[in-house]
Amino acid sequence: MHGDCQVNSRTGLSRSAYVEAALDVIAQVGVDKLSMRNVASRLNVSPMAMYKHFPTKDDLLAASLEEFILRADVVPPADLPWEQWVERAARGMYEALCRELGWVPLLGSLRVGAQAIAVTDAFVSKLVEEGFSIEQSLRAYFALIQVVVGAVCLRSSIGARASDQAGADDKLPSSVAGRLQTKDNARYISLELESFLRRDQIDIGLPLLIAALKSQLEEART
Amino acid sequence: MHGDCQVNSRTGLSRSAYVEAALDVIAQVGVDKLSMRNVASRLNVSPMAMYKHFPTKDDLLAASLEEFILRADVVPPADLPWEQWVERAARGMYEALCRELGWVPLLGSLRVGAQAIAVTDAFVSKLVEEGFSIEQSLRAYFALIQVVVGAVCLRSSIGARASDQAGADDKLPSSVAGRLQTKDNARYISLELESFLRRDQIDIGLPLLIAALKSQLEEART
DNA sequence: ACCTGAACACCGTTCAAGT
DNA sequence: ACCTGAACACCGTTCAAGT
Repeated sequence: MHGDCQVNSRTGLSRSAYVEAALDVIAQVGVDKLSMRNVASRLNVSPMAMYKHFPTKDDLLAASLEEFILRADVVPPADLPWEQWVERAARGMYEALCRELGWVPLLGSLRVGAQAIAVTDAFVSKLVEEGFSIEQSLRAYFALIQVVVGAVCLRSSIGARASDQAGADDKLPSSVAGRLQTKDNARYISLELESFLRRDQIDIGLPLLIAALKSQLEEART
Repeated sequence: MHGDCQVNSRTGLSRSAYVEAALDVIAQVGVDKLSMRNVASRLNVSPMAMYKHFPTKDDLLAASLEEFILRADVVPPADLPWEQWVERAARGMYEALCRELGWVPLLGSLRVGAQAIAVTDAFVSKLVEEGFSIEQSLRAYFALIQVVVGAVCLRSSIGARASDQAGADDKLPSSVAGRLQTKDNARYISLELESFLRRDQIDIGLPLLIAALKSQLEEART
């Protein structure tokens, strides 16, 4: 991005070439299967050559996540009203992470970089322009990230459940239904829970968050 | 829990003994450093002995997470008003996970078990008793999980950042402040953001969620 | 200076062999 | 039946040796 295209004379590889290769590996086999060795072999270099650019596998991953965020392009156009702007931003993040679920486990352990900051920046600026206080805007941003990350986590665990057990997935609903009295309610709850598990997770938390923000803004204005 | 204490005649070990040992290892070195080999060596058994009880490392982890949830004891007393009940449940989950941050990466990839279902059950029952619809209660539960998981994720990534760079952590605020005009605002924003990063993450998303639930219930009642 | 190959200390898991 | 040891195919990372 900020032009670090210094090509090494012996290998012909820049730092960004490694990131590119890492993203290729991730796209093909997933973040979890990425290794120093398979990134290096894709570039026909010794694994150790990378350690000059990335002292640790985590550094390579952090750099790759940065590029991933940049390419996800989650910042909506500036002219949208804030409710839509926030919704689009959240869905953009959610969809990007769903495309590459392997990132989710790493979100808590990798350093935040310039691209993550740029998104924070855009979000806070937008809400401040719309009349929210800085404190409210930051709170909204963190809450949004929480909902997005949590939604992706849930989605990926539901995915794991679905692919594991084929026909045995009525275990979960029936248990919940059991404790909730009266026979006629029970089947209804089962169906309801099943539908919740199948639903796009971002549709669950995000509307609640936006509703809360709306009423917060109204309070501040009166 | 449901009494599977069949002690093996040769090793003297039950399934739950392995889970116990796994939890010990987790407490001492963290979930990420748990391996079949170190659990087995703690019990003076060959690593392969475990594969009879747990066909896969993930199965051992799933069983350990079950026990972890059971011991976290996140279900509050039934007589609390729902706002407090929900708040206590959320904080219980948040604190348990913060004590053992290593679980967070796994939450999305491990199968949900009986203990996780028991918590869902308790939550939905409580809200239904308080006048929410089943659909609302399930939505609230999923949203709560999202906030808790997201909050723990954020907390653990902030922790990583803080321990990495000692004095260089004004990079992040200054960048955000940069794009947000006027010199006198900038320093204020920096301070504000820093304080947000230091704050307990659950305090950020949870109040918004509870506010949204409150107004939802009021709407339904009028 | 920068890259390499060999090596170290680990993994999860398979499998034939033991009792 | 159930446990074992050796082995396979991987890891991240270190380090002395090459150019």
